[in-house]
Amino acid sequence: MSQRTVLLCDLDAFFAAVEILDRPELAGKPVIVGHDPRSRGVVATCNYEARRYGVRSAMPMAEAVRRCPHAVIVPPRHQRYAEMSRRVMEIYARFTPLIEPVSVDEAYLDVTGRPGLRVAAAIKRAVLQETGLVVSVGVGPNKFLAKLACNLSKPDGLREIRADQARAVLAPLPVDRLPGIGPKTAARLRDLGIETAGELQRRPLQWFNAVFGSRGPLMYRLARGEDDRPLQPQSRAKSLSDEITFDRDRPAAALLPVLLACSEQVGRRLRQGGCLAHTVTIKVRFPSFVTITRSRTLPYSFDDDATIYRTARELYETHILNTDLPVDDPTGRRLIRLLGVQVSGLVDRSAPRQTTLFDPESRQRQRLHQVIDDVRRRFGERALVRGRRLHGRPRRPSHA
DNA sequence: TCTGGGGTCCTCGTGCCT
DNA sequence: TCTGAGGCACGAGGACCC
Repeated sequence: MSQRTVLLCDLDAFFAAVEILDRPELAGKPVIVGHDPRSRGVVATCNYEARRYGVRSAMPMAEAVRRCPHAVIVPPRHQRYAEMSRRVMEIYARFTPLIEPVSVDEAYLDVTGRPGLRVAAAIKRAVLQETGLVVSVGVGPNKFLAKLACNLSKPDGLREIRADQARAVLAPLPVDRLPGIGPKTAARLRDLGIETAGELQRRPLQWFNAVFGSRGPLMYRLARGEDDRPLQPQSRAKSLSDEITFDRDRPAAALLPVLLACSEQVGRRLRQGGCLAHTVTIKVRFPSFVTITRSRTLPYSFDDDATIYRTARELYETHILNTDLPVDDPTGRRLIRLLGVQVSGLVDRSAPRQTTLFDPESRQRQRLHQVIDDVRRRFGERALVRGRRLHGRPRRPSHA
């Protein structure tokens, strides 16, 4: 197989960069994108000025503000980031049709047959000139090395790791710098006396199989910089979810309106995406941070709010309200920190489908959903509210 | 420090069927 | 009729990523 050339393009401190672009007076100041530090939020992202004070993504906002009290706190504006992301992806598309978007700020590009570094430099220039955003680009013979090159070169990075350099570049790196090795695996490896990728490289395949199970062969090859995973251009989502963490723990018995609101939100996104789902899952996190999920797969596919809510409510009543799970509150009430609804087993609406004898999705119901979705799109989420939701749904803290 | 939200993928246990 | 093995689907949880 001929050598591939893969780029990983990652926009630097993306949310913060967009905010500074829209508010130039923030330039040079530490900027943290996240919600009110008094609520239960974490840092969505921050610029490099804030990082100098030890602020990091996913850090609790309260801690971030302690470390950098003079930082400017900006609430996230996800629609604006999506819009900028689309513009950047359009620029990438001028360089190659083979693009695998990873997230709103990151994408793999296959530019095999062309000089990777030169293409990468041209992409950096185009993105900066046309959007004002800085993108770091890693170049490699595969996704793993492109990603690693990008990580090692940020911010404003441009770096290539060739196949013949891979083992030497990897060797001194702590294992948790390797994409795919998170805190848990890193801790486990440390327990086994493994600190660096070089020490991993000296272990035989059998050792990887024993430690990582079925992921052993993949990890064995990644530790050597070998990776033949193909790019996967634009794949359909496999699940959709909506969840909310409450500012204060709430009694479980009062949360059916929240369950309904999450069900409606998920239903709307299903219909917008032209999808049908098979499985409904509820997610509940208790004050102890213990998180449980309970799911049910239905014998037919659905995209209507009523089916999602009915199933979610049955799961909630069976597994949360009417169980002998321990309660956290001295008054004997069961308290909840987070509640969410997920649908999965998604298929195209146009695909052949199984329906119930009494198909919940009559023409009238479909038409009703179209009208409701349209009104909410034009006049806002709260333009139409079900009677059951008028009491109890908290204002969502996480979306601007 | 006191831990979001939205995803994907993997593992393991369990129940069912043959 | 009972029992155990193996395959499979499903549910639940964990790890990881951005």
